[in-house]
Amino acid sequence: MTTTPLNLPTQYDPKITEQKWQQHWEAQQIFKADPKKPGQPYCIVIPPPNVTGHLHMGHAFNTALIDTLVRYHRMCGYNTLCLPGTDHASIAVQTLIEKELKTEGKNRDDLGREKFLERAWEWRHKSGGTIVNQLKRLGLSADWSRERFTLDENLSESVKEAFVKLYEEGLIYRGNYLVNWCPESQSAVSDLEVENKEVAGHLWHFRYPLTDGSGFVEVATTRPETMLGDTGVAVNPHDSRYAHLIGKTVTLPIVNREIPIFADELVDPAFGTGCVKVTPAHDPNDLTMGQRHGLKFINIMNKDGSLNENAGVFAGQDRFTARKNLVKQLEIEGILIKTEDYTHTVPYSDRGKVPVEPLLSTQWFVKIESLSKRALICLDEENDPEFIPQRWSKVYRDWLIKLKDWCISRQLWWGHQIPAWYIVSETEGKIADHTPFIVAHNQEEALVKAIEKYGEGVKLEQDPDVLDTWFSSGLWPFSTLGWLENSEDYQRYFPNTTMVTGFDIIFFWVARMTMMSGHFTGQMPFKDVYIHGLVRDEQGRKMSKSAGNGIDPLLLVDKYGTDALRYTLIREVAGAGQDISLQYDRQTEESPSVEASRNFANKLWNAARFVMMNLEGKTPQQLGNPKIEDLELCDRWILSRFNQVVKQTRININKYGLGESAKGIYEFIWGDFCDWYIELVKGRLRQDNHSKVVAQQTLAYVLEGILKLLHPFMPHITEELWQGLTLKENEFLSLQSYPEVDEILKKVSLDTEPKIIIQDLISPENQGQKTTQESQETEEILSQILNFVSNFPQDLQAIFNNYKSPLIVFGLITGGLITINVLGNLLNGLDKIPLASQILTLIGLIYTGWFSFKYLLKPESRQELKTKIDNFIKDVFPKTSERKTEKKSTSINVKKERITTLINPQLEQQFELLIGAIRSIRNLRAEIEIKQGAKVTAILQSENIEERSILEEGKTYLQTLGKIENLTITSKLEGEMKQAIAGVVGTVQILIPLTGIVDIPALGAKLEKKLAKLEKEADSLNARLNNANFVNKAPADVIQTVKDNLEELQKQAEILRQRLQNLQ
RNA sequence: GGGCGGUUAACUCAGCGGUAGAGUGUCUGCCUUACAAGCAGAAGGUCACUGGUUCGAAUCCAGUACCGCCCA
Repeated sequence: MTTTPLNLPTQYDPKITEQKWQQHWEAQQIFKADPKKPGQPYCIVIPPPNVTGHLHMGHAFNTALIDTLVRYHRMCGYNTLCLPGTDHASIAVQTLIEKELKTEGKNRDDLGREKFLERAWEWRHKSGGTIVNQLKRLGLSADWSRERFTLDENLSESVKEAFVKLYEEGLIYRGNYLVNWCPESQSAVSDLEVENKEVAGHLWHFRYPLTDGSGFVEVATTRPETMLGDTGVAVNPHDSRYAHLIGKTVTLPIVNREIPIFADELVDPAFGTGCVKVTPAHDPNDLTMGQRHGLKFINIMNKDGSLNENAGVFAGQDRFTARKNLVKQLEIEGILIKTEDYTHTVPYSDRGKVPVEPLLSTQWFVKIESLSKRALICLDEENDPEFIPQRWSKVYRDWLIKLKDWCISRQLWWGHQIPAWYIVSETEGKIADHTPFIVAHNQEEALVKAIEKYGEGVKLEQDPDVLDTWFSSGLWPFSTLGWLENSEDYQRYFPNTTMVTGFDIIFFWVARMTMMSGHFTGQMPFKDVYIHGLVRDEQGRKMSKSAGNGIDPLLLVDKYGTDALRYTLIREVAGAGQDISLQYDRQTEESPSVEASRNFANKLWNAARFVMMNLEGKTPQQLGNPKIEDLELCDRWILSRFNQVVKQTRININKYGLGESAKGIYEFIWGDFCDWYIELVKGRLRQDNHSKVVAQQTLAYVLEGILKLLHPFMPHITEELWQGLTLKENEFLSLQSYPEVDEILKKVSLDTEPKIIIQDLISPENQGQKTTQESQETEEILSQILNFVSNFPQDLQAIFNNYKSPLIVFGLITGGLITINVLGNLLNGLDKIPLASQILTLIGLIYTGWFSFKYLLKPESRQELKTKIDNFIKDVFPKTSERKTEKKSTSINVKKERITTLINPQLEQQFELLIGAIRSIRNLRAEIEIKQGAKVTAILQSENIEERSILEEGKTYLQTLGKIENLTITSKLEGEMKQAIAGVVGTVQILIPLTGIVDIPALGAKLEKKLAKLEKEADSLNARLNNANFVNKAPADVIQTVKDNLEELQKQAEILRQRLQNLQ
């Protein structure tokens, strides 16, 4: 089932691979949660998509975030459950079925409730799996055995239980109120299903005559037809213009109803004329005024949006037709004063796509106050749940405060039918507003209760309405876990760890969940709420069905792979909660940003391919982890970098910084691992010695680590490669443990292997225990030392040429004695190496001369020497960086210490110099147009011993990656090299001799440009240092940095000036 | 009208007190034995504007402009 390295193609094909692993994962049920297993629980219940839905970019984004978190925590050892499911979407399904019926020339009443529901279930079984299957294509590592649907039996039981309980507690009531009425679906809809749209409408001004004939008042309205239901006219009590009218009445035109003029604070004197018509049955504000002032409530509308008998001659007309006709009539009668263009917001039904009518009707409501109060207390006192980012907490809080009672009944059939039974025998067999009812879990229970109260022979009829889908969604975090039966899952996985959702539904959904959960479980349903933004289109517009600007995620999946899409979405997200935009070309259906991720996947593929081709068929397990003491410079470097990335990735994900982690891993893989480490190690792979094995071990270890690190972000390709790399049977990368910092070290100490103490290598006690392994190690060190030493005669020569005074020579000799001591101590242990003592003597002498000359003669330099020695030791034995050097520069007190971490910032910094030098060499080559493959001669000159020692150590790296045949590292240039091009890195001068014909003036111009830039920078630094305020007030380390930078800049500038001069 | 977010390279975005970064795109070389979905190199920025705080501001504060979202 895996691809072996031999047949790995050069291009990664996500199509087959992704499908393959999705099938394996699901078939083997590897994401099935087990509450009995150990581990801290980690549970995410996905926001259930609408069962009629199709995958859109919002789902893809949400799922990518969820799955990354879930996979990460699973790999970190949490007992993880990701529970998937869908909601039943009352209105959507109902609309869908009704549309089908319409094509058959039928409607739902023709069919009857029972048949209708049968048909809906049929649809559900046939097509309801679409969205879930699409989620699977995103690689969601959910426990599909626990998939839930809000109409499942146990969830329905939960809904009933919740309803009955709330009712019994007095938190659910039935009443006649204004609701958002959708004439299209002929149901009440929740606030969520209402979208306010700005429309260009009109403001009509009417003249209502005063009944006493003393004049008229002018009112303005955007909905003229409602005047038929007017039962009052209101003014602001402080509005002096109308004070004299209060208490009078007007005669409503057309209907000739006498209605009062009254004062109410709610009236905005600035709106229209400051005099408003009041229609209590058709406007929420008017309703409250109507209640306050005891006005009549006159409903003028039928449920289908046509006007009713109260509209007189307009009865039967559709509300918009009636509007036109009414305005015409008013115009004729001289009532209409004027019509203004007026832009205002109109509530539209999300489902029906028509303006919502505020309609007075009898509905079921949930009393919000006590529920929201509980959630509010949790938030204020415990910051529970915690919002990420925090600012959404305020939005959530505001919402809790101003929530109104929640209308939960819907005049639909598909959904949870309200568990209330009317005693229709009390009201002539019909359900009326005043019909008594019983709330119960089922009909039997209702009947028993009814008989108790109303005697035998009662006739019951269940409320035909269903509950708002959000009522069941509000229970989702716990009903899905088996709250009702207090199941093992519920006990183990509740509360959920995190709710991942878009900000657009905080108010509606998150608040409903916290209120319901607080009430029924006594706890908030999740610890954290991670809020993400929207995915915008290529022009930064919100994607919407109506605008038709959606980008199909599955199209991108087909084109670039799921991993690429997921990675793109996650990588874009930085600072949670921000919207992200997706680059996309509608003509070609291509997305540059997803393509970039696809390319990244391909890069990883090829890096893995390279590694596997060079492991000689061995797995990382067979190769074993590299031994710390075997590591070469670049091995130590890549391991330091790797561990750094592991550390940073964990830190970032733990604080929901998914985008940052994704980018960090990308940079490590493409930059450090591919561009540098693999290139540096290629030579060793062609040899046949222990160095090769160490390279293989390191490559294998880091590659496996990379695959684990990246797995939560790009699950498929990493699984595929991991299987091919490790060749494990019946194991999955998805279930491996996530990389930990320094796990190599930890593993060693856990095993009974000898503890790795770097000083063992050089401590005298270690003599005589040589193994083959050890002699290979020491051989390696030896060769490094030899390399290092080989350049020193030049330095010495320079010293002796320049300083011939006897005093200095004396100094050299005394200093030499001291330093021999130092180095002798340090390298004592190396005498297990054949010939070592002679070499050491040589090193000792050379170093002695140089060190004593440069440092010991000046007292102020002794401190510097201490640092230099430190660095020197690190250069030769970088893993000893923890070693303390004592104050006395004459002796290094070597303590036995375990290496505590592979993360070595000094080493990384030193490596920067090598990388910088290589870049500079490549740069120079490009400038003088040296052919790609051609080797050059190069001279690296630096007066700085530290820099030179770093360059020495990385000499082979410089030669390989800079394609240098003849590399000299020196402290001083011997004679002038006129015909050369130069670059600078740190204070290292890099010279490449000019060959052939070169455009000298052009080179000169380039140098001038560089120089000018350097000088400008130096000037600015100088200015800062010359500013007394800066020197006095800035912290010492900042000043020091500026000084150091200036010094370096000046040196660089000096070098360039010299070169410029030489060119002429 | 109230609240929140944003404005940094041609594009998409990082950076949030120490003097500017990535990916994509562009330009120039390369089919270099893992990768042309690639490699190497280069060009490209008054960090929206105006003030203030500070030795020092893309970064903090205030205001302005524009864009977007939520609520009235």
